[in-house]
Amino acid sequence: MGKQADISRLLINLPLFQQLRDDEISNLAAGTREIGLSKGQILFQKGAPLEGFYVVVYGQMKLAFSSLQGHEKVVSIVDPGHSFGEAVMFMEKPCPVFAQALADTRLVYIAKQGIFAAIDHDSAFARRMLAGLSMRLHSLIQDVEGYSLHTSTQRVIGFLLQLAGASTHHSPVEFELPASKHVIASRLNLTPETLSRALHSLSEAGLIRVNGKRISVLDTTRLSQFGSTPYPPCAKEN
Amino acid sequence: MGKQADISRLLINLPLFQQLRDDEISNLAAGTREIGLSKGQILFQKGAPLEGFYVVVYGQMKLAFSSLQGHEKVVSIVDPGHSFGEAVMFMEKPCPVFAQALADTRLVYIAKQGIFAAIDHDSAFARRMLAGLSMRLHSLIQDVEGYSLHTSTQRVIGFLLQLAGASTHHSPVEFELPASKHVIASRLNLTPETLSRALHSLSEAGLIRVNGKRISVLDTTRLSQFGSTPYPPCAKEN
DNA sequence: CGCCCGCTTGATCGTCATCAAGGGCGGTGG
DNA sequence: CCACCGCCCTTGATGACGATCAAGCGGGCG
Repeated sequence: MGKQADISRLLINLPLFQQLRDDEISNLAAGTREIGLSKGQILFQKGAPLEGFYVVVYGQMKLAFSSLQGHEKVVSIVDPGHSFGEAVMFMEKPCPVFAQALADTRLVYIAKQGIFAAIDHDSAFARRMLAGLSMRLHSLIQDVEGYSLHTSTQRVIGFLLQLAGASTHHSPVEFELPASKHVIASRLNLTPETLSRALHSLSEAGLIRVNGKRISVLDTTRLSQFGSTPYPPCAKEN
Repeated sequence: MGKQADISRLLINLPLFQQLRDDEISNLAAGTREIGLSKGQILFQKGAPLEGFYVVVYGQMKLAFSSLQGHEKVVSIVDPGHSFGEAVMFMEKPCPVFAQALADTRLVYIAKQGIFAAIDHDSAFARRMLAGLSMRLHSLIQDVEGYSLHTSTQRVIGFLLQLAGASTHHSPVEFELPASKHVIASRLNLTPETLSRALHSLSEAGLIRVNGKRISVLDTTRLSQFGSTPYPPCAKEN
């Protein structure tokens, strides 16, 4: 049906599926369905088993877990064109996080059977899948590195540089924060208050300029070195 | 030659290679070499590109990164029968961590060409590879969860329970710490001092007994609840 | 025997979370 | 058009947890 044709067109444009043959694509599309979520809606809870994975068409998803005390920690923000849930699909275990829409969002769900078939037919696809998971692992390790041996401000800097790097790199680089500060703070494992203070101090140091969620990075190189001095940074004293 | 035959025997016993045909195994073995490391020796530095991955035959490896200030953080401890470096092999990126032997260690290095061939011939192998990476991802996410929303003592408890769970589960469970306290502390993202104090307080609470690196967990259930909230979370809906 | 190393114990300090107000902005309704 | 309210963000004050600094201890080994 027409809906499936739409989905096929979507899938074709994903890097992951780039080199699949048409029949493999339609095979895949056969095991898919579209899902609409309104802002705040929960797709699945922590502990759910996944029989497939999801691609974001438009909108924005967050993956997070919450502590017994009700606090929650955002692990990942998933933007259009990206996917989530593959790893859980491949191991037969409950999902370690829950998924919630940060905005009205449209997803495509892809059942694992189609993926497994594609793996069987096309080893290059399997390799792309492996490379994709490896990239996830890599960025997760970078997160761990950040939590372990960077201060809060350094994590904020790293985050800003990452965003800045994504856009064209002539100074000053300007961009918009990809989510509310509350969500970003959680993603960086700090409180909104601390994020606010960090942005403020970077701002005062003349390294960035903040206007709502619009950020201008004035000096990327100096920003990347902030706080890495052998001597304690002579922060402005009270 | 005989050496390769030895390696073949080793590889056959790895879960990952369990169902490969003999010729695939020998194919694999052709792209391998053995590596001996003495305690403290570094296998590769952070930033190195990997053209294959490693399996620990005996001894013990640690994967870690170090901050500019010289502090280091252990990401993973790899025991005999386990492997590391696959993820880096699949993406073409520099390795985010360095690898060092914690004891005199023997490794088998497996070149990626053999792995890629196995993926091409045997899609079940590809799936096992995917499942393996997924498991890594899963445990890394659990680490992140630990760092984010558990206190130091809770992380220690989690670690102990994991070790206890690995052995037979009649109380009291007794086992030996898998590495020096210094290394374990780093693995848990805390200082040796803090680890020492945490073990001490658990000991005083009558939950465990410590004698050097021998640990007895006296009451697993009570241990697992230590420090959790007196009040259940008042989950707020929608 | 004495030294070194891994671990423990104690005292202090810094960073960041927490608690508590206050401001800005958009939406809604008068 | 303005008043009001809610939400998000900011700003300030305080406190707790864990890192750091500094000894002390025991045990293995040259």
